[in-house]
Amino acid sequence: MRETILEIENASHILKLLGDKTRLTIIAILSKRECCVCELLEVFDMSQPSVSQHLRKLKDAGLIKEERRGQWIYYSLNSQSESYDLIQDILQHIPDQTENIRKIEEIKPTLRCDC
Amino acid sequence: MRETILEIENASHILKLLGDKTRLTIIAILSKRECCVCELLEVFDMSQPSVSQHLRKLKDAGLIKEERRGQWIYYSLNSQSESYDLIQDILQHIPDQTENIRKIEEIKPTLRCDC
DNA sequence: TAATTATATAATCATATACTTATATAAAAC
DNA sequence: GTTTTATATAAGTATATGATTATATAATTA
Repeated sequence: MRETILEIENASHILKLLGDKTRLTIIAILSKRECCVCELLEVFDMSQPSVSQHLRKLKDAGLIKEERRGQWIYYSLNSQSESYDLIQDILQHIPDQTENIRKIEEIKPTLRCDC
Repeated sequence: MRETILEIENASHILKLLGDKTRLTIIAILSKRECCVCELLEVFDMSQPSVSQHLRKLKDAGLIKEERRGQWIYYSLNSQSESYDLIQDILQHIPDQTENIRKIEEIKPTLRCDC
């Protein structure tokens, strides 16, 4: 597959969302691993509401989905999105996120529980 | 090839530039055909300075190049850009621009010379 | 049920963005 | 050399964006 054609307005909207360093990194991380907000907070030097607002924009566009599990809300890439193919193609061109994922897994904020 | 990895800041900057309907359309058109400003003006419902300013941003980022030929300055995609592969991958997901190119070629502003 | 934890939302604000009109520059035509 | 044509640049402006702090909500724990 990997060939879904999007309307130009739709495509530019997706690209604008990915045109922010924080959101692009979030998408890259979520493409490898579902995360809750407090896990993503380990990666970014910004407030919790900022991260939540970025996630909201990505969710509003259908790029990610959320699933509550207890007190945590886990975010993951929405593979059903019509933009999924475009995103996969873009992700091929950015650095892998193993270092950021290491940060998350090293600290395990969902066990520590004081984010 | 088609696998150039860009720094995350660099990639997000390129995506932000393409995250505008006008600029994304310009890039799609230029990927098929070099154009001068007065040709692109046939496609967009906006002022000449607006189109020029979009072209300037794309040029500043190295995505396009310009070549003066007489009174016209022709813009084209810069295949030497390190973002070229990313752009090609993105262009696969947006509609082809034959209708817009038809508009340009039908009116031939460089012959009419009153843009 | 009260306190804690995780997350979302609201309000605010400074900066960025995308347009406009006015003007400058540079080549072509007269 | 003056006028026209093509394009760029400058200045101004309204709106969008991305952050912050403060507060609300919802689940968990004590």
